[in-house]
Amino acid sequence: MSEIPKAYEPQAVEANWYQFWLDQKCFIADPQSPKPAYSIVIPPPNVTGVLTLGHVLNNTIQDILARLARMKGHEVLWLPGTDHAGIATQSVVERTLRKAGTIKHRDDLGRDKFLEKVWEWKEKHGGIIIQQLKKLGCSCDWTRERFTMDPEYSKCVQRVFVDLYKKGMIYRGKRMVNWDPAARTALSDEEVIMTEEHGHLWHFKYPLLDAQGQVIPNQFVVVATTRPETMLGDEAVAINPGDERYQGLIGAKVLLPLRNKQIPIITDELVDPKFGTGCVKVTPAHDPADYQMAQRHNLPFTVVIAADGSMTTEAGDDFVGLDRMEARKAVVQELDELGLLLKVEDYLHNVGYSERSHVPIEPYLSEQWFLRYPSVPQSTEAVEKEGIAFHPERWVKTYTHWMENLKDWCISRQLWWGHRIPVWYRKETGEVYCGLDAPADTENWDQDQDVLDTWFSSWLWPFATMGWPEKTETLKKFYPTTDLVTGPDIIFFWVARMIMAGYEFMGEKPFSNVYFTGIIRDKQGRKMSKSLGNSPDPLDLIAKFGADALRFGVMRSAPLGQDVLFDEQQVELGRNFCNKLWNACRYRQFQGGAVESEIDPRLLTSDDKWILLRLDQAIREVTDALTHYKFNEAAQILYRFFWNEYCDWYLEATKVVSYGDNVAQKTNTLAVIDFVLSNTLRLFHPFLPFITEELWHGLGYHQDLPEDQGGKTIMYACWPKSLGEDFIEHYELKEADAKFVDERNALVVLGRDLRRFGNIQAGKKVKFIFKPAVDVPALDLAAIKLLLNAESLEVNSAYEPRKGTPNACSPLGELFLPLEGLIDVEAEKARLTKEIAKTDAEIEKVFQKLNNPAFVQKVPSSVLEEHQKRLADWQSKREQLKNAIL
RNA sequence: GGGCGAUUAGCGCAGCGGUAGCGCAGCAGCUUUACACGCUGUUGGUCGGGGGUUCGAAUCCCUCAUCGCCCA
Repeated sequence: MSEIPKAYEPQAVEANWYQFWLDQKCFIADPQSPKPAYSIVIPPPNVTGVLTLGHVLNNTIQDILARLARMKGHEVLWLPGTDHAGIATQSVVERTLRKAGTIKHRDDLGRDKFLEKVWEWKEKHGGIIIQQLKKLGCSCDWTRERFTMDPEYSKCVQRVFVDLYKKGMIYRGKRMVNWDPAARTALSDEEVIMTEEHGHLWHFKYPLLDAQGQVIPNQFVVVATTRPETMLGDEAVAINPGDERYQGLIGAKVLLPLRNKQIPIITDELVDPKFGTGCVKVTPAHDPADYQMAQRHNLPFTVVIAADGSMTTEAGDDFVGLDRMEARKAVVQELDELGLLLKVEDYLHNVGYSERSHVPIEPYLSEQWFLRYPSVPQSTEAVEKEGIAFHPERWVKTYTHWMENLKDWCISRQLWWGHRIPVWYRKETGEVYCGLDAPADTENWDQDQDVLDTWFSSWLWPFATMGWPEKTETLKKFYPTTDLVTGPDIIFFWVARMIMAGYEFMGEKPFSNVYFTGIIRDKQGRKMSKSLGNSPDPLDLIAKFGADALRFGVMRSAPLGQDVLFDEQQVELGRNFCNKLWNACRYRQFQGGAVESEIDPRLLTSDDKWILLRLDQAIREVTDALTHYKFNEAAQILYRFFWNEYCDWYLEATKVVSYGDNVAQKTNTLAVIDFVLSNTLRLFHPFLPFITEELWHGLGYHQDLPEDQGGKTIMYACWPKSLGEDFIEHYELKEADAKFVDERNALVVLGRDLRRFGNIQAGKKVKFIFKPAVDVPALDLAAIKLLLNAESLEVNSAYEPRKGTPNACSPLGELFLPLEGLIDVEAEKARLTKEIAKTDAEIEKVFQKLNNPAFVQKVPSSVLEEHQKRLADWQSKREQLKNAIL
């Protein structure tokens, strides 16, 4: 910091220090270390993803926790990595190849060639997000970076599949699953987003048949549906057995229009008599409820919608090949033309959409693999009984509710990019083999075509990244991990499943605490999204304001468990704060002198004692806030302490000494400044890693420290401790001193106010007269004068002001601004009148309370005394104001 | 339909039983020798509505309303 720029320029500073930390291997976790372990595994972002503000929030929190733990003397492992994001990555690559004209469909390339292309894509675009995390300052142990498709990791996934298969927890079956017709794969229940939609309810007339199967003229059964296109696959009409209205219809048959097929009328408890007419059409192959009914009634499963969402030949010549949405229109039109469309109603209902492709989900009958969740009771209990703590706690309910209503997890995906299911079928016999290795006579077997859900690999993340199933040193040292930081939107997808996997395969929970972040929204409260264009690029923000500024801005406005309304102004505020810190330290540099010399208790000014006590308070409050994951609170305490207390008051007050000629006093004040700044930088380090490192070295605070305790980097400096009784006793820090400075400063504010009412320009120096009520030390009088920017401060206990001299009252005494002839008498009078009215109102409020016998009787004595004192204070203030008025 | 959360100054939030606060914005004035990414001062609120408990309620209880999220 030889030539200190006036404004902080983060770009070069950040790049340099990050490289320094990497070179010095500061982020590397040593399993052999005797220090207590602290560990976090990163929620792996998609390998081809780019950094979003959500990542900034999430990873800044993790970095704060990791850096704090290091400073507190822990051996820290923050384990980074990415996941392969099956559907997302595969569809991006396929789309790109299609756009480039290379292929029309991935089938044109075939599985192996296509996968080569995906790997190429991964090598080219993968890892961008890792570089971005480095820009943000993340202190991950990059030597341990993992990817869910790494060979060792893949082995873990297969091992787990085989194990669960052998335990009978995994099975294959033909079921109705959530089908994504765009991606052409099954999805789990969690990947379906229910969206409320304004749709229609179509009422169709199905002609009633007599015993001979002949149409009875003008007799119909009316069914209502939101999905007309499925009627082509109807196999029955169902009514509730208790429905009085339709008892006569039981056992009869209707003619299915358009298909001219006879279908029975059945009864089933599942039918809601209040829905539509109470008669519902039953489409066994395209509706989950109808599927159940069909099984009970042995109905055929006629598939009319194919895997790609188009109509099959079963749908009939008029419809085959049409998209399901086109078919809907066509069916309605044809039924209308036949006079079988009774009416159309507006209808509000929930439609399931694919989380990935954003197309409506199709219930689809297919062969899939399912998992019965393992270690469920243990996992449920762990969270309820605080083996694992959630922050904020309210998510426990959501978790428990889900755990108590588990349905088997559909884990197979009809994709190519992912972990292929380790199951082979013998060509001749169909015999099933499940194992880690392919059967010896591979040529006689076909491997299952499907891959596993990406979450089926990431649920192993906390231990598969640490070398499981070997009992590695890393696992011994760092498992279970300490904290997990993630969004509540993946509580089921990931958090719950990791807990189950932890207990099932490690016999132990995967983490002790889960911190759920909020969701980043724009300042109008909308979610960040690409289509809205309201999602700023964090890299742009870093380039403009610096990574520290971005971190601080985001953290300052991210309360525990609440959504974060993002506004670029917050980052600007962070930038301004860094600049303030920079300049306050720059000011210290100007003072020169020895760095961090001994503080002499005898030379401490009231301001010194005041700032030391405030520092002590800040240390305690920040430490406490961070312990409870209240990051925004910690950021705000730091902001207040440094800006409003250190800079606004302390640093200004020290100028009395700094510009004075008492050398010993000057040296002592510098020692206090150094003490406060070195503590402050350390308190800020987890939030602002770069600038604090720069200033730590720039001010020379690293000089006398051991290498591993701040000598090399502030990263390993000790986290500030509360000053402690010995310190406070040694330096005679008394609350009374602090209170005295508070009152003195309050008097200064009143004095500045007088200047304003006297219409005195901010730069102009004027004379003040002070009539003390208590002893005020000379240094404090000098401070008052300086802080008031006064020409002089005359101390006069016998001062008799002329009526109308502007004055300010405080417990320390009265301050006068004698401005004969200069003041606006009327304005001053108005001001005093307003002041008196204010005191009157306050007096009245307290008076009322004290006049209430019940109050005086029942209130604790401390409260009563406080009220009485308050009354006296207001009354004396009122008296002084009365005296001043003309 | 069930659950969770929010509702306090123009905006974002803190306070969670004893004098309603912070930041930003707004307004007024300042090239005061660390900082205009700054300094000084300052205007804004019957704490969503209604009941109750209490000497005392933004704070505890009940109820209603609005908004948001999750699960059916």
